Amino acid sequence: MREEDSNWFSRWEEELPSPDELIPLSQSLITPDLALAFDIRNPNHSPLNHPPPPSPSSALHPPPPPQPSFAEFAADSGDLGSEAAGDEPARTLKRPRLVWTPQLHKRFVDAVAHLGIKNAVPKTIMQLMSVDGLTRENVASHLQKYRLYLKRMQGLSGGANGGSGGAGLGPSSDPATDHLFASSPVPPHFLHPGRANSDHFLPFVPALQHHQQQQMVAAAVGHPHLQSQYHRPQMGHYGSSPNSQFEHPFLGRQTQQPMHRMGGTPVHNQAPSSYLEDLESANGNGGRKVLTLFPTGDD
DNA sequence: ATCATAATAT
DNA sequence: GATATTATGA
Repeated sequence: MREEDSNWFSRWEEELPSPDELIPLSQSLITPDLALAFDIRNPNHSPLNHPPPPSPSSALHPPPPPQPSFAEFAADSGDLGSEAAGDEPARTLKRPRLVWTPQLHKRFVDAVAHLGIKNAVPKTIMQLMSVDGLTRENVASHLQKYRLYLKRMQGLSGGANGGSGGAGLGPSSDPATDHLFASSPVPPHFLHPGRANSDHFLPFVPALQHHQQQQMVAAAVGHPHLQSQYHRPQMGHYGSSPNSQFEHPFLGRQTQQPMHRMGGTPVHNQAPSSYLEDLESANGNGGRKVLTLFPTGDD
């Protein structure tokens, strides 16, 4: 894991805004750990996505000056520094908006699928997902939108076509209608009301925690644009395409993406057919993983 | 639990 | 300024 540490670290450095952007102001006021622990954040910016904290390793690996951790944090937290003690952040903690990453959504869909539509209610879904920090409200909200999406799909696939010039394409996703949902395959029985929906399959068994996922989900809360950094390497090019159109099972692949030759290092993209999958199947263990929204100090 | 609407982020 | 996504209230 040392390698990973150094890896992200180097990248972390690269992503730094710029020396000019750094405002030393807050650093003296609040330590990163503290800020993280207390979930101190600005409405617009969220520090929750803290990258792997290098603190422990510093002893072993004399790292280059690690200070910029809150470059972004400090960048706009002017009010924090200047306000002083008008309020107690710790008391009035509001969670950052939950960002539903494809992985998270995948898990969501998975849970719903296994539960069956009948039992697929926010509470149960939340429980099965076993995502620490995830609230019932979060799931409920998402579920609402997801149902809307399913309904839309049923309408398009099952019955009268709107008559739009669209060819016989499967139930596609409008760009504006759903970005996230297109990324995860919808279990068939969802679209087939009246068909036997089985409460079969395994009940998820909440179990061990994996650091990687913790990081992932943690990153999912807060900065979406930063979030992309975490996704890209994991799922390759599927994650965020400017086109917003992920892969379509029904449509043949249009063309290979024109790749830029990077300085004499031709990249062999030889896994174009793999769906994004990170959760569930990759589990050698029979148990279930627990995602967590917040970095547990002891992981 | 679900739906509608407001708030917020992009 | 518009759109998309999530949170909150009914």
